[in-house]
Amino acid sequence: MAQAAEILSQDDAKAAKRAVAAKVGGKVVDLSAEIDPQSPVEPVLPGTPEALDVLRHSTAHIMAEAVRELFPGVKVAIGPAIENGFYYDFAYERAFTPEDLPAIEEKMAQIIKANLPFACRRQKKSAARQYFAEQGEVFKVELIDDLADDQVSLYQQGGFVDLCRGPHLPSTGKVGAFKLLSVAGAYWRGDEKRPMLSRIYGTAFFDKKELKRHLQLLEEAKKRDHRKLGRELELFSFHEELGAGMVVWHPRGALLRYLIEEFERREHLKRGYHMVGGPQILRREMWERSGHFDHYRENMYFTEVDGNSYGIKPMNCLAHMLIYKSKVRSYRDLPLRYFELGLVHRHEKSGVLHGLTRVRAFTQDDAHILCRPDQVLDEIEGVMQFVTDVMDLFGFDYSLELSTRPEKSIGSDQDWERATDALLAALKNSGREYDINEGDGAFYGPKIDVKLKDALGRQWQCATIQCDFTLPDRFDLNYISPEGSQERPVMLHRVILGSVERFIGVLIEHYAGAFPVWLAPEQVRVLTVTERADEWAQEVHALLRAAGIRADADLRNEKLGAKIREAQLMKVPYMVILGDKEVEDRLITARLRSGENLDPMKVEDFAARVAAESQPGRG
RNA sequence: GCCGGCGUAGCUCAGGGGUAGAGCAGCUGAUUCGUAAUCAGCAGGUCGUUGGUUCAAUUCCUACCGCCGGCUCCA
Repeated sequence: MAQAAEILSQDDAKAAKRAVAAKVGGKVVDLSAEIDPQSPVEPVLPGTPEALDVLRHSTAHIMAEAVRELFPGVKVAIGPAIENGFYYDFAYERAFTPEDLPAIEEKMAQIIKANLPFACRRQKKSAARQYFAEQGEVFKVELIDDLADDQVSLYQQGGFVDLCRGPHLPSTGKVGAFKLLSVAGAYWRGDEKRPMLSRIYGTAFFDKKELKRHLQLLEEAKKRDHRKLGRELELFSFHEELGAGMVVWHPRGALLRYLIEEFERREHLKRGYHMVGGPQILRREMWERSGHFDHYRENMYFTEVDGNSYGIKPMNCLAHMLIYKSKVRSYRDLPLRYFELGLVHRHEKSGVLHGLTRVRAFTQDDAHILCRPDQVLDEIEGVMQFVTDVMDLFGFDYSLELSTRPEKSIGSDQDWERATDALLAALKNSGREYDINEGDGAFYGPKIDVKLKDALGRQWQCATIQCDFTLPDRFDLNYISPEGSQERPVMLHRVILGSVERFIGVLIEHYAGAFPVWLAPEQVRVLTVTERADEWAQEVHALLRAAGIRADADLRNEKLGAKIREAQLMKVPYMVILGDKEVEDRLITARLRSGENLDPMKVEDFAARVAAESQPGRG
């Protein structure tokens, strides 16, 4: 056996010196790890994702040591590296606050400066358990009890010993730059029945420049925040007196919605969907029959009318089922695709509400596809193609996830298996990568989720395709087979954008508020240099409007620079500038949002250009 | 729902046990001006809501409402 570092330095002394860890058979290990001298070893060098993970995880240990020194009696839980940094969870007599962070950072800087080695030792489980029990580290004891191996590894730097799988940096001095970012409450093991711990988030890099760039990125993301842009661009608002999680759409935002919804209606009709609609409240008995009353009641609003209890719909499926049931269906009629832009209400927990992306009333671009079992795969693939077409048009990257049967569910094992297999086959045929979330499906069936990223890197679910063999059963849906027998159709629930509200939130951040011409609520603003151009401006304005272009005019007695600034701040794609020259030649001068000016042209030519760019995906 | 932070004018924010201030926006007037802010004047607030402590609360405390960062959950 030999140390990984020694083997590395035989191969390439220079690289070995820079290495922060080693990779043996695809597994990242400590440089000090004892390995078989015959096995191929690669250095893990700064600049790679693996190195960053090791660095950040090690920084979490350093933070834990600092916190232990500063706050005697604190208990440590877990401290992993995460996508953009790390965190560590603590239990203390009080929660940590942002004011605690500078002192912790200072102590961490001392530990880093001391360049303490991270030492690993393997120990019997029982000995480690006793050690942590004596320290009162109840969380570590619980972790040890859950480990299968008889041996556990402990890491020590300075006076801090932590139960940890590793690997770590060779020493604390390798941490080039770090910053503690925020504090938050987090349940032990994510379980709300277990103690609330105090979590500290931070990030770390190998050098200061990278840290600075990352912090700048966070600043940039804040500027794109749809909640801020939504107010500045006068798209929507929220009101304490109206209720949390309820969106109020202002003219510009409502217009944006209209454009997206019109786009959706056209795209659905193109693909053989029928538009349908149902009421906002349905009698409670319907929800009992569907299973929502048993499984989804805590998220529903109820109201009482004339002694009857009604549930405000949290989903649109029930009316669609009644449409299906309204007459006898033949196998020849299937698939039937019912589409509705349905407003649903869900009572989400107060703490999860978030701008447009998490609200209590939202509009789903919802459809229910009723088909024969032999059509399921084709239908799923058709929906996935629909998703791809739409996401490409908006320029979104997305990830796919398959969610399987949860503990609390209805339906037979066989149905679940069949549905899960169909989704899996569609995923495989798509050729895209996907993750599997065991037990994360809906109570009535498995599903494929499509997730988009917002400006801050948070992922939001948009499209989802869910198999459901339970509702057709509960509502006794049938079709007549070629043999004349009654058969059960399969139902797919699916959304493409998910919620129009959420999608708009993500869209605002994606475009940083500068919508392409086809989505811009105000496509053109006509600006006058002096009032001598007013008459021509009104004429141009009317011509553009008549051509179907969303144009406004700014004839105020302001300097041109001020008018341009305001149009620019509202991110209007085209400004039409009219002064004495344009009045005389009966032309217009267009200025783009980028600052570029087009040569003077005829109004008709300009209108044709904007109209062409008003096609979805064109501008 | 839970933990922590926050709530002062339309917006961004200052202030602080003796009942409030700035910039921008708004209004009025002057200015007629060519590519990101013309100048001047005026007006604007039950200091989130509700109890309590106090001679006195916007300021301190309680509860509620809402927002922000997370946990958890989901479109």
